[in-house]
Amino acid sequence: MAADLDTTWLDGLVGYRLRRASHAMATDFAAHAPPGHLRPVLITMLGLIEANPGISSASLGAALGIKRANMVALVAQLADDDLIERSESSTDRRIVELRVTSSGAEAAVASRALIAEHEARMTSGLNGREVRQLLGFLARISDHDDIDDD
Amino acid sequence: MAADLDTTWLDGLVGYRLRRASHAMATDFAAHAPPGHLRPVLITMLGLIEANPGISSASLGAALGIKRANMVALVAQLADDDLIERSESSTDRRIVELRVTSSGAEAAVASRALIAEHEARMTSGLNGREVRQLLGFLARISDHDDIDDD
DNA sequence: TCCAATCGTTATGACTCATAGCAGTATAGG
DNA sequence: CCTATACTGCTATGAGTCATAACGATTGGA
Repeated sequence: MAADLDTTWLDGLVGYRLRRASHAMATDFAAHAPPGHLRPVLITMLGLIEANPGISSASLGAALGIKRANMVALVAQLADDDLIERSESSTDRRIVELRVTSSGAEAAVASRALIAEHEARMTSGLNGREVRQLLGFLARISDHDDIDDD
Repeated sequence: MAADLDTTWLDGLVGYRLRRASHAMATDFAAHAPPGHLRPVLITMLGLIEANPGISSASLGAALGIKRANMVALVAQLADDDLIERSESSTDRRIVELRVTSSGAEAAVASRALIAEHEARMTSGLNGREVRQLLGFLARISDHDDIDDD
């Protein structure tokens, strides 16, 4: 398998390691989630809508770092599965207010459980303090992302 | 901008924060690299080929976590730009040995400089010890990725 | 010699992301 | 009041990152 490769340079690159770790997380979730289950993006959207009822698609996208244009299809998927409902805002006719439905709330509970197991699995090599440190480091790196929608 | 959103759940998820940080890195590199410059994937490939002359496409993919099928186009891009050369192995006719060309070596130097500036920019919020800790944490998370090519 | 494994390859589809543009609505300033 | 600007949701499109399945050629072991 030619496992004796010189990867010294790569191993010290934060960008590279970040990419690999993120990919490992995505792979693990996909491997352990029931077939046809909500993808992580949709789960986070569902959770955010539940915590912020009546949120607009734009606000949701801003919070998640997703452009308005790309939110359309994502919101549509949740709505098509009757997990959320869209209603016109009474104060601003441009805005479509998003709210979780009852089945959406159920799905959110189940998804959160899946995510919790997944997180526990992937961070089994770290203790609580280290996980908190990691989250802090990642937040400090993400701060350098200037999200100018459009 | 409705910035007062409840994101408490998301902020504690390693997978989510990992995704955001990785995305921030990619965005920053793209924003600061000269137009038409090599993408990060191709840069890492170039660096690995340079450090391991004669490496096969399969070994390269295994080291980077990229499937054989997806390596073909990537290797072709480097070869089309005359940054690497492909030669048949004398001992195993299935293998194509990869080596950097002189212009490939030059591109590697320039790219490494770009990457270094990029890394410094993104990790400016962390000190050397914290960066080392971060790399360790990420490596421990990536360990849970079982790469079964095919 | 036969069979399983490996390598490079083609093809294909799902997902993520960015850009550009459009119509309807809101809002602030003149 | 009215106009310029900005914002919302939306369509369309292309690039890039993935995974899966299959094929022919080659290698190496049973």
